[in-house]
Amino acid sequence: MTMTQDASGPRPVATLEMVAALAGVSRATVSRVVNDSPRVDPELAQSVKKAILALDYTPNRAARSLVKRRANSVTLIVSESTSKVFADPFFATVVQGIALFLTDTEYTLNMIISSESKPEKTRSFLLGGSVDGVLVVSHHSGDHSWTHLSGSLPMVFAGRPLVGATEAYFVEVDNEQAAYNATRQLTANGRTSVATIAGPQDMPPGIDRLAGWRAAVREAGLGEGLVEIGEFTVASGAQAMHRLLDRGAPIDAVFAANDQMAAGAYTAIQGRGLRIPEDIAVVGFDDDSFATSVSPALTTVHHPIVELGKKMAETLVNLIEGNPTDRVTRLPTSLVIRDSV
Amino acid sequence: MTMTQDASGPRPVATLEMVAALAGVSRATVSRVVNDSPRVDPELAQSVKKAILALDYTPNRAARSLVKRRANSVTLIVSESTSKVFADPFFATVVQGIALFLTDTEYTLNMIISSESKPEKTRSFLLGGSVDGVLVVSHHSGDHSWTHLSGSLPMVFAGRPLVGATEAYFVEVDNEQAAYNATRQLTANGRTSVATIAGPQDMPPGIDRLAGWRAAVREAGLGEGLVEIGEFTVASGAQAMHRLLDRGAPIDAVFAANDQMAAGAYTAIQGRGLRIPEDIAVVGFDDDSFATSVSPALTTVHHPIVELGKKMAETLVNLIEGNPTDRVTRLPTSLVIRDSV
DNA sequence: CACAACCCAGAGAGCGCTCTCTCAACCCCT
DNA sequence: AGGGGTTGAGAGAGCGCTCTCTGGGTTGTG
Repeated sequence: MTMTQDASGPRPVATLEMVAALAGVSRATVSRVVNDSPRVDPELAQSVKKAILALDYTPNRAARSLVKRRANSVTLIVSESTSKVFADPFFATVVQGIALFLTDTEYTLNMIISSESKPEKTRSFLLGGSVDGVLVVSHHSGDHSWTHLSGSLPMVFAGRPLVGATEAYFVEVDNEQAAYNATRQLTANGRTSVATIAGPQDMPPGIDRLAGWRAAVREAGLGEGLVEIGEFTVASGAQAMHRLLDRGAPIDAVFAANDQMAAGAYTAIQGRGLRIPEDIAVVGFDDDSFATSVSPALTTVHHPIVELGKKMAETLVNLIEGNPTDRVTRLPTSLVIRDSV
Repeated sequence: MTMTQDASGPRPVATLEMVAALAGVSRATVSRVVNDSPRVDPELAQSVKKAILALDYTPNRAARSLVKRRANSVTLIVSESTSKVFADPFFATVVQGIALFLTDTEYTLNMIISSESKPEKTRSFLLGGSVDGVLVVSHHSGDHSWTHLSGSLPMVFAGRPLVGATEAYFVEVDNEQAAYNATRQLTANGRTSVATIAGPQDMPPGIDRLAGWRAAVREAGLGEGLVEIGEFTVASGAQAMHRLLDRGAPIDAVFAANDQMAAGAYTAIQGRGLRIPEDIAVVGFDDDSFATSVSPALTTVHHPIVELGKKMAETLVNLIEGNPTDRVTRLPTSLVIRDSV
């Protein structure tokens, strides 16, 4: 194998024209075959296909999108700050779902990191015509600074955007229902002092999960006062748990709005010599990978993240192609029962 | 804000022609301004720029790449099996580095998941002319089934490819040196029975890290027999550690070829009532996020993964543009000393 | 002052493809 | 047997851009 990587390396590439010549037909006919139009003689089509194979022909994307005014590409926007937590399993998994779905379509997935410092650059890239639609993923953050573009370009968000939630297309996990189910598990087991470590109340997941907990404790006839707000981090979870315990009121269960905070709660609880689940049952949210490695293994809400990515991509493609599609999709979750409850 | 997301929504987009008309010059001149050619009257250029701003003009990518025979796009190939471990922080971080670098260039990042079942599809996509260069990321796996394409398309690999390592362009972490340094830390601290849990010997990182350990123990005049092979997983790390311990020979330190296996070693060691680092010192490799959350905090090798991604992208762009560039880049690592040693 | 040299702007030919329009061939019906 | 209808294939006009080539104006030189 020789390396001919210099840009001058001749890469012979077949064109429609060449195929047409070889097959002895017009360009139009080849084009019809390539886009498998029904209006073409099967026999002719055969010989065209042979020519295509012989020349190893692949349609030129640029030429095609030039005339079709469609790039067949979808762009994933990652904000610079999100990119710092690029390793966030949630994010990575969503992307996987998106890519998986798009692989079976004509669409190509682009990814850009939008620097918050020069949003203009991103904007002009998006509106430049080389992008058919936009996907925005931002986990807990309220980064939906792109919502305003959804008037000019098909856009789908992962999670309910903080602003524009009444018009934007998005797919989210049913946080409230999931939190309700999780808490339900606690009350149904006979726990009577069920606290929660909620997430920030300026983020939809934080809001919805707290609402779910509320619904469940109310339904069980319990008090709704045992709430402390954390920031979705381990440290904040530990602090919140300490605050809860410091109140002096009895607590026999806690629902943490994510696993990180649940992990923090673990250290706080066990640090005070209390046992999980005997003294306090704990339920988390996210089914992070470490949920099984903590001790006792954490009961938590599992969400279908790959599914979420797929659904986002599917919604976007529908939007682009003008097919009817639901504006909001809410994905069901499941509760994974382990040993902490 | 009204939603006009149906495909029929008129998206008025300025063309070169329109700019030319507004500025009262020819298309050629506008083109020159856009591509900031020096041969244009500054005054004229000014008025063209004003027109560009006024019309919010962005060059049409497709048209440009059609004539330039350059797509200005770079494709990241993720093999289907890799995508399962998409959440692999290594992978995610490399991608982040790549994206970060490309953001400041003219290039766009595409991502495809190549299904192993139909490699033809991927091949034709790559060779279809809409891709200027290819980036292949596969962590521990030997997935370099694309090496053969590097004759026809600029390609850069993350990590040394198993085959074609003498001609392929790649950037890797200096695994051997890093392993040497890590082990050195152990011997320098007076440990005299330094074992290793090596990675699979059919993967470059597995091979190189073992070689680094060898070099260090040899240099210290210690035996080279305390080797067990794992599979870079927690479970295999635990098993390997047990095998090591079962030998009956004294062991006062172990270098695990990655943090996952180090974590496995932790459970094995502590499960036998031995203390870390008093009885056995442990050094890992990767500086995974959980390295700080295990107890005691793990001393491990940190690699500059974002850097690796950036370097890959940089190398690829150089390759595409015909600039001179090193075929192989080896990135230095650092040892993060924590409490396990 | 004539002529060469130079510089900048415009004209125009495509890049590879799609798609409308046109036309030829053929079928069916009366 | 002739007209209308139908169907399949070709011709040709672009999509928006770049780039070579040409030409007019300006400057420099003998």
